[in-house]
Formats: sequence, C-alpha cells, structure tokens
Amino acid sequence: MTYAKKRPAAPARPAPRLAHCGADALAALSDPTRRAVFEKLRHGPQPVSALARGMPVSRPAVSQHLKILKDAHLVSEQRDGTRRLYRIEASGLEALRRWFDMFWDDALARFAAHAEAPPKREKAVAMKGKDRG
Amino acid sequence: MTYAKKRPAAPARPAPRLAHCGADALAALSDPTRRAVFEKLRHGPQPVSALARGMPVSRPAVSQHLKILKDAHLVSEQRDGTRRLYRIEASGLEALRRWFDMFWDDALARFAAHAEAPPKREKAVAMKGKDRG
DNA sequence: TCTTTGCGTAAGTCATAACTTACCAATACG
DNA sequence: CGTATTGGTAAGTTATGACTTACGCAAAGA
Repeated sequence: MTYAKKRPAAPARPAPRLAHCGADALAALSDPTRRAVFEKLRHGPQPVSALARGMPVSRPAVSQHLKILKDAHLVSEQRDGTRRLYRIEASGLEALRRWFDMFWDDALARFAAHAEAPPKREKAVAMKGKDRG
Repeated sequence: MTYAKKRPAAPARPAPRLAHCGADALAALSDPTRRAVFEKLRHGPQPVSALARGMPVSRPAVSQHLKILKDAHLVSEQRDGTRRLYRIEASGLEALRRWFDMFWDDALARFAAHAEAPPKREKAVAMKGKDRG
C-alpha cells in the first residue's frame, strides 16, 4: 500500500526510494485476480467478456484490472468493432525481467564467491527504547 | 487484496485459481518499502536495525516486512548474538523466475509465430445488462 | 546481576485496493 | 433508425495492509 495523503498517526511518508523499473509491473501482478486474467491471456488475445467469463468477479472488475495491467505495460489493447482485444505485451515483462535479473545475478555471484563478509558489529549510539532513527 | 471473510456487497470469493509458484514472492515484492529493504540486502547480510536505518519507517515496520519476505522465501535469517542477520535467499527468486519465464517464453514464441489467431466472434447468449455470468 | 542492545509481537489507526451496481457511449445489426 | 452487444467509468462499500506506539524477551557486557 502506498501512502500519499496526510495521516495523523504516521507523520509523513516521503516515497521510499525505489528502482523505477518493473515496479508497476510487480504491483500489477501482485493481485491474484490480475494474475488470473494475465494467465488467461497466455492462450492468445481475448476480449474483456471472454476474460471475465468463469471468473469469480464481475466484468467491470476485470475491466478495472485490465486498466492497471495496461498502465504497467503488461497488456495492450486493440479495438475490434465493439470489442477490445487484449493481449500480453512484452515490454512490461521485459522491464520486470531487467529489475529481477539484477538480484538474480547478484545472488549467483554472491553464492559463487561464498564470502559473505558479515558486517562488523559497531557500537550503537545509545537510543533508549527509541524505535526511530 | 485478497478477500476471505464474508462481505455483504460481494457474495463470495472462492480464491481465484492461480499458479502457486512465485505468487507469494510477487505479493511480497509489490510493496515499495519491502523492495527498498530487499535492495538494501544486495550489499550483503544485514541486521534489522541496519536495514531500518535511513528508512522512512520505524524498525518494527521493517521487522514486519522482513517476516513477509521470509515467508516468501526471499530472505533468510541467521541469529548472531542479539542480532539477526538477514540475507537474500535464492529459492524465492528462483520460484519467481520460473513463474515468470513461463510468460516470457510464451511471449517470444507467440511473437515468433506471428500468428495470433484472434478468437472468432460468437453469438452471445442474450444477457440484457447482466454483468455477471 | 543489572543494564543495554536488538528485535519480535500485540493492539490500534487509517488510507486504500478490490470489489459491487448503475449508467453511458460506441459499434453492429435488423 | 431502433435495439442489442461490448466495455469503460462513476459512486459507494468494506476488508485489509502498512503503519504506529508499547511491551517483552534473549543475549552481551559492565
């Protein structure tokens, strides 16, 4: 969940720095229903009602999910009469993969090196019960 | 968001079928703060307070995020005195990659084949204004 | 042993994501 | 032109996730 407006109990939230890569795609695919829709598209381009058919949610819900997937460049839309064919778009997957490979390579390298160099224990500067920096 | 308990406005929600692969990992990485923590771990194993340092959220918040990452097998924990060293765990990444490569391969194959075979238009069985199947 | 450091967990708050139904626009079709 | 199909969008509801503070326990260190 991303906080934006003011919230009394939590002073602020200056948008934690994050790699602006496959972030949107990750968020988009974090929802089970959205994943289900996305997986349905593996069988080829489909109109909204076909995607909604058999799903436990309403057609408008699927529409809303498709919008999110589209914004994340995970699907693209092609108008065909009154229908709109949705299909999986490579670019979103690609962005995701780039972000992801970063860690993958790292993990492998680190595993290969086998030297983890656990951080030195350093004297903490007296914070009695304080949970905040 | 995953619905579980009853909700008057929405009859039921029988858990949309989904490939039980990197699902947890995707959900875990969908949060910006969690990604930030995860990215910090690229520099090597770190104790909780080191991870929390400089973050816009409290230390307990980071602890909670680490629990989620751990449940998704994205990080592992090693006790060291009063500290607990967290490090990136390959297995979660691997699961994620498997799920992900499924689509990736598909997308490439489909792109290569170039034949999309858009679904035939079929007479819908008269549903006046109904949004549900 | 008494204190400090390190960290997990409980309880409570609040914004919001994921739904719902209703409505509207656009295209196809008779 | 009237009607049905298709699908996007608005408005409203609710469960939940991301926080907070407070507390408690375990290991070090004096």
